[in-house]
Parts: sequence; C-alpha cells; structure tokens
Amino acid sequence: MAVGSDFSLRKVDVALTPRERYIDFLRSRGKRITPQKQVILDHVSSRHEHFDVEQLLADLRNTPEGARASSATVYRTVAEMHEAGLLHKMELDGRCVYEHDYGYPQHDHLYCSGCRQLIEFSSEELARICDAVAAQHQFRARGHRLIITGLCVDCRTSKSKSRHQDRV
Amino acid sequence: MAVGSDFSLRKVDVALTPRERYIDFLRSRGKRITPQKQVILDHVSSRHEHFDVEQLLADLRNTPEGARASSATVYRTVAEMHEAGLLHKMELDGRCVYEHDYGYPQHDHLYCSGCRQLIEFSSEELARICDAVAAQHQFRARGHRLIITGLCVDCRTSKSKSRHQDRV
DNA sequence: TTGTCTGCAAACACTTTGCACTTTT
DNA sequence: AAAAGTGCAAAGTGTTTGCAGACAA
Repeated sequence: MAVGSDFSLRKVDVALTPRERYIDFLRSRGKRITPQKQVILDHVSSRHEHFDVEQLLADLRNTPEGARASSATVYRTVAEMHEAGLLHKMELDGRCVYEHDYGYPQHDHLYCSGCRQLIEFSSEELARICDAVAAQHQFRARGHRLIITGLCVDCRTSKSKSRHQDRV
Repeated sequence: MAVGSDFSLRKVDVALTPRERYIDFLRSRGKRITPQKQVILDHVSSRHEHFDVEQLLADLRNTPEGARASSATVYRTVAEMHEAGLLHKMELDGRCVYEHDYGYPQHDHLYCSGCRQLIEFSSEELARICDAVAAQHQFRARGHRLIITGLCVDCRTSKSKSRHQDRV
C-alpha cells in the first residue's frame, strides 16, 4: 500500500522549482532519477493543465525527440509525483485525472458534463468552511476537493446543435 | 451514451415515497417493475447509507429470503435508480459509491483515508458559494460534491496501533 | 405478441504487477 | 556489485454488454 509520508503532507516549500522538489523527494527515498522520469517531469511541469495517463502518453509520443516511456512507467512515475506533492489527483468519469499544482494556489473546479472541460476557481470562503467543518468533527483535514457539475456556457448555448450535453 | 433526462434534473418531489417515485419513473419510461428491482429498492431505501455494488450484492445474499439478483442486474438497476434521482453517486478509490438520498437534504462528506468512513455534514454557506461561483462563470450548475479528506478522530488517536491511516 | 429484463459469460477500460533485463549509484 | 527502474505482457478491478431465454404489459 502506498504511503503518504510526512514529506508529502507538509506544506510545499515554494522556494524550490518542481524539478528540485522532485529530485529532493527522490533522493530522500533512495529513488533514482532516470531519463524517463525527467521527460515526464518536463512535460508535466511545463504547463498547468489537466490530463490523464492516456493524454500524457500521447503527448510524449508527439514530442520532437520522440521521448518515450511505457505506460507502466508513466503510471508509476505519475503516482510517484503525486506522492511527492507535484501532482494533484482526482477521479472523473472512471479514470484518474492529474494536474500539475506544485506552487499553484489551491483551487477547485467546475466540471462541464457536456465537453468534459474543467474550469478552475478558488474561494477563500470555501477553505474557511472546510476548516470549520473539520474542526467541528475533530477531523484532521488533509485537503478537500469540490467539484461543481453542470453545463458550461458553450454547451448550454449549443445545446440542441451538438451531442455534447448530458453525458452524465 | 446514457442521458440525464429532464426528469432527473428536476427537483425531487418529496411528497412521494422512494418506491412511488421509482415506479413513476419506470412508468414514464415504459420500463418494467420486476422482483429484482423491488428487492434492490427495498434494500437501498430501507436506510440511508453508503455502499458500493459489491456490498449491495453481499447484503442481498445475506437476506433471509435469499433474495437474488445478478451483479449485472444490480449494476443496471443502481444506474437506473441514479437516473431516477433516488441514489447519489460518487467515485472513491476507484469504485462507485452510492447512497440513498431521495428526500434527504443535500449534504457533503468528510472522508477518512484511514478507515474509509464517510461522515456527512451540510452547509448552507457552501451552497451559496457554489451558486455564486457558477453564476460568475455563466455555468449552469446541476449539483456539486465536496469531499474533505483526512483522518477521523478514531484513526488519529489509534495512529500507531493500527495499519489504518494513510492508505492514500 | 411485443419489448423489456435477467443471468451468464465475454468484453472492456484503466491500472497494477511479475519478470528478465537495463541502468543508476 | 547492489538496488531500483524499465518494458512487456499478463493479471487485476470494477463495470458494461451481447445474447438467449424468461417474463411483464
């Protein structure tokens, strides 16, 4: 069973770049830094964007240098980066979606069930509510995830034209 | 692709019992009311509790009358009840978890990563935030889901004794 | 009689794992 | 040299689906 170590529970130290942070993490665990991990790291940290493993694999294949990593490796590496606190993970429509959120402020999402787009927002009030609720239940909160489901503007207006909306 | 019809989008009419509601739904679609569906309905609506299909199947088998339904049927029926607005669905740790929430007030959850218990809470403030955020993005919200992850009191205190905590 | 439903088993999508080989340290 | 990583293919999970027979409307 994977373990969310003390390391990953601590508030991130934003003085480090993602790469430094990751390398620190690997070193502290006696894990290795391999070309595959670097390629994946570069891809993932070059933008703040939601993706699943399939997309990441496709991206890697489209890379000019044709950087390569097997899906097994991508799954393993992505999990490792999640442990390291570089990637945020969530489940959506039966598969795992990640986003590079190291150094990014906490935020939540609107999820359009039409085009499956994730729209970000953040709310301090929400954080306050979470703290209050947790305290009330003597719960030690590690984090939270709020997803508001519905239809985005585009899907609302193109409702009758496309097959997009209401995919549940 | 399954369809979340107008029917299921409408606010539930709490004057109906779950059974009435379900039967209405089935009739309106020309779907049938079978013994299997009734057994499942009874089980599900007899308590307000979180379960996955595996648990539901086990429960059915433990029933005195040995009520039976294949897993395919349970999957199909549960999905149907979700469409009918009787069951709330969420994904957790890679599988789908349902709860009978017809007639119950909207609420959200604290999820203990130790014992995997779901603790309910509700917050009007939260609902307000969701509305505000959706409006801000011209988004038509259908619903929301907030999960606060962490450790419950029990798992916090029995931290060193058990293998419970930090299952990610 | 028509059309849905059920159960079974096969199919599926996504993810994890065992293993032999490679690579880092 | 020792330990961890990689790719492949096989094994797992949880869920869906095709189909033939059963059955409600």
